[in-house]
Amino acid sequence: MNRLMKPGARERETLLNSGLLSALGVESVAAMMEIAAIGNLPARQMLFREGEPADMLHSVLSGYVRVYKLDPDGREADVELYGPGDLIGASVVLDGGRYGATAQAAEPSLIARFDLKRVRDIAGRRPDLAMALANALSGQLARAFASLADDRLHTAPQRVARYLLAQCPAEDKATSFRLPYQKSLLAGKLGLAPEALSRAFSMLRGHSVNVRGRLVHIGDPEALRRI
Amino acid sequence: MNRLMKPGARERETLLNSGLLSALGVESVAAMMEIAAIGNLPARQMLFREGEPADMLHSVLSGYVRVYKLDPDGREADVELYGPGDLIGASVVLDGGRYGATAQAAEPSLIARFDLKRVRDIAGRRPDLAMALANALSGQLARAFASLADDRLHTAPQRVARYLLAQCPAEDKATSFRLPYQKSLLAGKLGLAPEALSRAFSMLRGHSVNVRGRLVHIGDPEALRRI
DNA sequence: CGGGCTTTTGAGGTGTGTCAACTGTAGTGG
DNA sequence: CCACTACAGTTGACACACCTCAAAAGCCCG
Repeated sequence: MNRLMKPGARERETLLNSGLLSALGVESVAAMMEIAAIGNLPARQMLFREGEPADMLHSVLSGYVRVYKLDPDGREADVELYGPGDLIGASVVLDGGRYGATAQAAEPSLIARFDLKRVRDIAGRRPDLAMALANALSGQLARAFASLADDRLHTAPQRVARYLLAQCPAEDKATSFRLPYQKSLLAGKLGLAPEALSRAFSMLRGHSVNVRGRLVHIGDPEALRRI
Repeated sequence: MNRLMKPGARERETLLNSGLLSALGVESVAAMMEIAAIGNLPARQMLFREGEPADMLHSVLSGYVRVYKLDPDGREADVELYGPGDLIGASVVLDGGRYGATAQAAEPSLIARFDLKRVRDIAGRRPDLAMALANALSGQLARAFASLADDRLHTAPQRVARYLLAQCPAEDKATSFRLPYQKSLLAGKLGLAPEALSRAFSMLRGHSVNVRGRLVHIGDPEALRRI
């Protein structure tokens, strides 16, 4: 990782609002800030690889990190996509094991790293940190379960529709928004080949969805829900 | 749940060896034992349903519990299968939320339940419990990731082969063993329709695998690995 | 021996991955 | 500013893996 450094004022601010640190007491926050290292990742850089000994905990400050698993013959399957504020769940290995997947910056990103041994140490003394970890993991497990079920129950257009609805405000009225990352990333997140995502979008065109570049317009959320 | 009761000697013993309690200090074990309730579930009984307020933590003492998600039109997708010693991850909701899936006993089972509020309370004071929870969740997240990737990368015969290999002792020699549950359960766990599992087994018959009822014989593990 | 359940086998439909070619877009350098 | 390149996205053709439905066969337990 390029230019490892202590967190500055800007980074401390972002860290404070991240999922992991936002629920901690002041002493725990201070202890974690103490051991935090900030790094700037260029796009496509690896954070860690499947099988390596796990010695670091990672949290995304800005950008996106893609976590995927590899096939013997080199094919990749995305398993989770982390954005600003997210703790990278695959890097939480609390009993000194190995990373179970590979993490790669999907775009230029700012990452906070914590030495795992020291995190374990602090968490062993401060229950609020241990609970924050458990909370983060519990949420991620729920998301992983949702992905699994979604994969097995819904077709590509349905998964895309559900994703779009999740980005909409709750009310049932027309909305526009920008996709937060490129479509190939979204395809991977939804467990689709990029071509399948493209076809899903063009099928949804008949159901009040309009896509141009990263701009999405949804005319009738209720119609989407019925796909 | 039928016949809720305090844990007896036999149940305490089993609980002590369970994933959650085995790593705790004596005081935490005592505190958890204090609030444990044991219940006997007949096959097909629900432990909790998707969307219900989450107020209990569950751990399997014997038998198997299937956790699945439901489609609007009633189709089910299995998301995890828990056996003896397992903490039911979907029941770990630490911020007073709702269950994200449904849990059902796959066969007559013995279950330990803990009041979630009290668990949170204890974990807030005792870091070893909070860490044990985080550890359990981290392991389950890794398994969920593995399932996701497996679904997306491998065909049905490959997934079955990998499952069988995981049941084998590490050495590369012929082995026999019994499937721990019925095939329809295994199919669900692997994300397959029962018919697909059956077909996968008959395809593997040509690769040194022999199945009769729940008895599996594997002639050449190395050959399986090459599927 | 009969009922119910689980598993197997068969036939047909379809969703999605793969490969390939084409289009669009963005960024680079003359 | 315009060509040029590189990459992202689209579209089409095809294969095949898996789901669905249906029916037969096997198994367990009364």
